[in-house]
Amino acid sequence: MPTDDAVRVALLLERSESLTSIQDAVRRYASGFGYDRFVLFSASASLDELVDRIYWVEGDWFGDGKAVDAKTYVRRCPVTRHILDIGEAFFWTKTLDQEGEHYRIVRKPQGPGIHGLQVPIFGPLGLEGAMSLGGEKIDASPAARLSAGLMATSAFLAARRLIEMPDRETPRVLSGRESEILAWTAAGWRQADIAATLGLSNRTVENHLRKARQRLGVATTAEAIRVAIRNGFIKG
Amino acid sequence: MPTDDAVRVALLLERSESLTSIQDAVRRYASGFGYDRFVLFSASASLDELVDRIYWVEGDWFGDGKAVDAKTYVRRCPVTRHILDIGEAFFWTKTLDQEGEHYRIVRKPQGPGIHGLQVPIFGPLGLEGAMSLGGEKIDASPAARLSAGLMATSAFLAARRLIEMPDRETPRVLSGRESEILAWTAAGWRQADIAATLGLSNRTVENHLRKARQRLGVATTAEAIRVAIRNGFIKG
DNA sequence: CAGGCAATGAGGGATTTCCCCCAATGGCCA
DNA sequence: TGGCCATTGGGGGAAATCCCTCATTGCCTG
Repeated sequence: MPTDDAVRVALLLERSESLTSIQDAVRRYASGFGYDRFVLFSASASLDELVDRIYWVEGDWFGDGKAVDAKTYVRRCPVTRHILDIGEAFFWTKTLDQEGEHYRIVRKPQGPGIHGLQVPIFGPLGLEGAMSLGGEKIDASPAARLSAGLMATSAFLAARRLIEMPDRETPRVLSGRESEILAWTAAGWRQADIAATLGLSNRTVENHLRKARQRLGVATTAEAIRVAIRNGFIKG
Repeated sequence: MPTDDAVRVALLLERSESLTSIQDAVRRYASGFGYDRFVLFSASASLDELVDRIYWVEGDWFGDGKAVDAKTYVRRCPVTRHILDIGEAFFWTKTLDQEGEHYRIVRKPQGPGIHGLQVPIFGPLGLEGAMSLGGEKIDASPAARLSAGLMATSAFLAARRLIEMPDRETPRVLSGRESEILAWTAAGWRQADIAATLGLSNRTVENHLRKARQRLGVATTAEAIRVAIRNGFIKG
């Protein structure tokens, strides 16, 4: 049963040192569930476009036998839009009739058409990326969903680790503590909570926040967050 | 090998219809990795009424035998503070010396002391909850980390589904005024200034901001800014 | 070795935001 | 036409943030 291997494949992916080996592992494992189309991308919904950077597109996604480039995929696949609503991996089905293609979110995809699994990957600040798997005859069991979901998550994290490697060091306008505390604030934590969690006094947290505002040249913490996100001092 | 059962246990948890059965499944499965202390809590720091809620605490985490509420737990367990940095499940170790307790994030916990695995669960809005597993002799292999992580994630989602049944979908859209005022706030304006500029009363501005926080499911305006930027409701 | 700067924390007070209610208007829709 | 919702506004009080100053420690650097 392929689900038995889920953890092993995830481990393998975690240790991968090249995108090629990630792809090989995913292809081999996912084919056991009937998938032969893949998309892997990072998403930071802050921009007008949901999709930030595409790591991998493969397969006959639109039934025209043509290779799909990243832009086309994003534009033509309405399923992508739902990853923010749903919050967990979900199955979808694409059917064809006189009027054209219809995408639907379903619990158990079956019958003719292309079916798929959409796996969003979330992090401390929300959506970070997603993997789409597609095929014509897929294993639509809950176990398959969980297993493929685990695999997809590991594949995404591994790919991102490899591709986003060139660790662009952010210009250090803010000191370490300042940006750290600003990040917690942006995550919705109050000063007192941050202080308690980091083992500091309320005063210190407050002082760091004020210093951060001064350095960023803004009046309010709310604005500091926007500016810090925009300049990459904290993740948005 | 217990990792083989990870997907099966996750499925079992997913289908659980009572907290008791979740707990039983977790106890049984996690004991195979050496865990005998558990904490399961939502840390959404948001979402209106269901803020920061402990679903399950078991085992003597702090050695004082007292009941712990969610905030206290999060504060007293220094491990929690790494959730934002790390973004994935991680091992930790607590050791004792003359000066007191020391928590450390480690790749491979071993030796004397209490060891544990911290599994954060993320969603579209960021951190939604976490599960902590602790024990004195635990399986610290990467496979165990992945397996227990999958189990913990499923346990959290199942518990939340059961405990927070009632309508937990918030329409994640802002009204015109709400996003307008949020945008001014993100630009560094104070409520009073916005009110004056837009020709409104302070109350109205305040009410719109509160409504916006509610709708975005966040606790603070600072977080609302981040989430709104991320979701494209206001420009970054 | 002095000076700068990060990190920590305090006192005390001024502002601001946040939270619980409540109510009136006007638009839209079934 | 009755219900839903956006928009507007209020009262009162609690909580949090913000602002000014000052001080200590420790690290690095010219």
